[in-house]
Amino acid sequence: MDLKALAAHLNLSATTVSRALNGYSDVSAKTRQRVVEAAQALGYQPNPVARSLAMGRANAIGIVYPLEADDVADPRFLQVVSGLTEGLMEVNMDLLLASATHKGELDTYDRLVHGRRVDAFIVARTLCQDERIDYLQQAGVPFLAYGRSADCQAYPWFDFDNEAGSVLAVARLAGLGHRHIGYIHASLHYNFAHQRHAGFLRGMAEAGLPVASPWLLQAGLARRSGYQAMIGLLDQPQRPSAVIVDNNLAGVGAVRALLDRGIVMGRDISVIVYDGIPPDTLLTQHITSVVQPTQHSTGKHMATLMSRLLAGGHPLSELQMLCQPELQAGDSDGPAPG
Amino acid sequence: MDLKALAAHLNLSATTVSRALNGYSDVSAKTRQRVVEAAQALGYQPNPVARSLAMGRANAIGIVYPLEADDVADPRFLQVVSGLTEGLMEVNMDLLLASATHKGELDTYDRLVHGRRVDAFIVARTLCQDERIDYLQQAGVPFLAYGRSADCQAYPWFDFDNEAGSVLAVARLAGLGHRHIGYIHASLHYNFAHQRHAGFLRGMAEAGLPVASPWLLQAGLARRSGYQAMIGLLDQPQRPSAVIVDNNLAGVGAVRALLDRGIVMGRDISVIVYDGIPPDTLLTQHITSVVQPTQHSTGKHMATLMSRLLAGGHPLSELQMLCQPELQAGDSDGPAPG
DNA sequence: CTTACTTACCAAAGCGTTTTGGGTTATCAT
DNA sequence: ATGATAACCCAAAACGCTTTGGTAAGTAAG
Repeated sequence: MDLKALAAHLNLSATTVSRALNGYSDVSAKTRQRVVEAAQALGYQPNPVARSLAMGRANAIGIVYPLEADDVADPRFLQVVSGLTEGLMEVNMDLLLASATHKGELDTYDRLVHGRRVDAFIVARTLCQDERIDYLQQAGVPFLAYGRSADCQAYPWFDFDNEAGSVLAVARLAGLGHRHIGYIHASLHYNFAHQRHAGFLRGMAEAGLPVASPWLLQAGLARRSGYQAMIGLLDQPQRPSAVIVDNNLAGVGAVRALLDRGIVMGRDISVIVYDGIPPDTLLTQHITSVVQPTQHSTGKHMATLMSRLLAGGHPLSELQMLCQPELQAGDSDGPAPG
Repeated sequence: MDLKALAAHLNLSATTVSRALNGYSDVSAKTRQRVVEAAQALGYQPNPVARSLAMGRANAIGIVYPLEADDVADPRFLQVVSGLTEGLMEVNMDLLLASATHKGELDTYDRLVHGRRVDAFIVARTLCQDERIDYLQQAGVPFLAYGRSADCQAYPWFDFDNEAGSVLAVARLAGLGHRHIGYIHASLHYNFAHQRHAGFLRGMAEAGLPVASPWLLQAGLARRSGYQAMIGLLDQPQRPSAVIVDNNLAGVGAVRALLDRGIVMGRDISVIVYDGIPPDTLLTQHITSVVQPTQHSTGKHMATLMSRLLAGGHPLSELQMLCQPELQAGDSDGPAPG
């Protein structure tokens, strides 16, 4: 059932049927209704391929999945994707998933956008210095970054106010009387880590607390790595009375380390973890966490930004969105000792 | 740079250029070479949308991501996807990811296939009785199932020989002298669980061992659930000397339960887990596991099956593939006591 | 020197939409 | 009546490719 057939059935031209369906004003109300009803009844569905060809738009956006081994099954990535598909569905767009090694990622952008297979890209897991963003900007390929890069921010992005989140966390601990606060963070090449780190420093400064560099530890985005970092912290001659972990993968490990050492969170040490501890990790305590909007709303927001971007004519300010995190109290923190 | 422009540049017709590029035989070798070189030099890339419209093929396949909350960030799903994108890339196809609630899944199939947005589907996480498969079969939509359903298997699928895997595991334990073997499994609605369960029963029968129903426990596809199942097993008056867990999510929980109870694997109890224990779970022992081909090769195989399916003309037998699992020895099992 | 076949190429007709640039009929003030 | 305005509708071109059904030139066989 194509447009022509539907038009024939209605004794109308294809033009009119098309315009009726697409909400043009030069078709009478009653004709439009006839068309819509017939389309419904006959189960007409426009062919999106033909549509794309005629309109020069693919109505799809791309996202590339990194093939590097250590990233396999990264739940963060899947969360973005899941939220996105849902949000995009509402604006009638599809998500094309490509995979590429880090090396081949730029080629993939080129192939898909040049080939008009997608209209724009999502760039996930943004780095401080992100060559992908540099490339896409310079190549004039439309994209939306999930997370800003450090330097140039004159492009559309969706991000969380990571710095504010860390400030919240520090303020909470400072309010509980903690003066010795440790910080476990991911590689500062990731911009989210960089921002959270900056927020930590600012929060400490605002609270008038000293930052002890032995208590600033870098961990990877992995449980084991968070475990080791926490062990490293505990084995120091002087221990902080509170610790903030800047991502929940390392957070799970860090918490597990405390359990293994028999250190009780909320009593012996205070812990705040970004994004909370995922369910199904067999850790039972309620961890005080910096939480961000759900992936659901995240996906919707990004879809909105995307349609604005593709529609064109929006000022940059309407193509950027910063979400505020909140502090969710648990029982993993408590008053400072003494 | 479109086909016409390229043709003009070469003083050839668009037809000839197209046919040269697509490997038709009615173009001379030297012309073909000229065309290919010019295309390369001028950076010509065919527009896949136009291509799709002309050929009636989308050169993309779809997979739907379930939106149900408990499935969020399911690593198994991401693994399939990751392998698939890689495999599909080599046959020049793209992966369209849609999301749908369980309720809306069939509609999504309909929308995408009817709209010629994709040529076929991947159906993942197959159930014994799978209405999606019933629907797609009856609707005449091409698809490839990742895992067979129980009853009708007259469609293309890719699957592991789950039954054989369990038989291997049982044989291993029986060989070590175990006579009392417990089994923790996922819901038998999942066909992989059903098959593995059947394999367990068969293996036990072949080894002449009795199956004790209190030692057959169902757990969900979740760590916590595996934890509880193992606790349930340990709290029984009579304990098995060995346990098989049919999926690694529950497996992580089960192993954790043993650790918490101070029961040493390989000495106090023998454990075999399907698919092994993922890295980064903070569990250090090498678990003896039933392992399956990597996601990498899995993705390639599925991509191969897909192109055969879409090419048409292949007998069903060439559209189905069964992969044999292997037993990977670790130190979580040992001789039966006594 | 035909006849028949092969080789190398091409014009034109799709594929199913949207968009452009008119038309035709009614409506209305003059 | 008459020209202008608005309200509806449509034929044809365009999107960039593939495929069909040729044609013309060269070659082989009779």
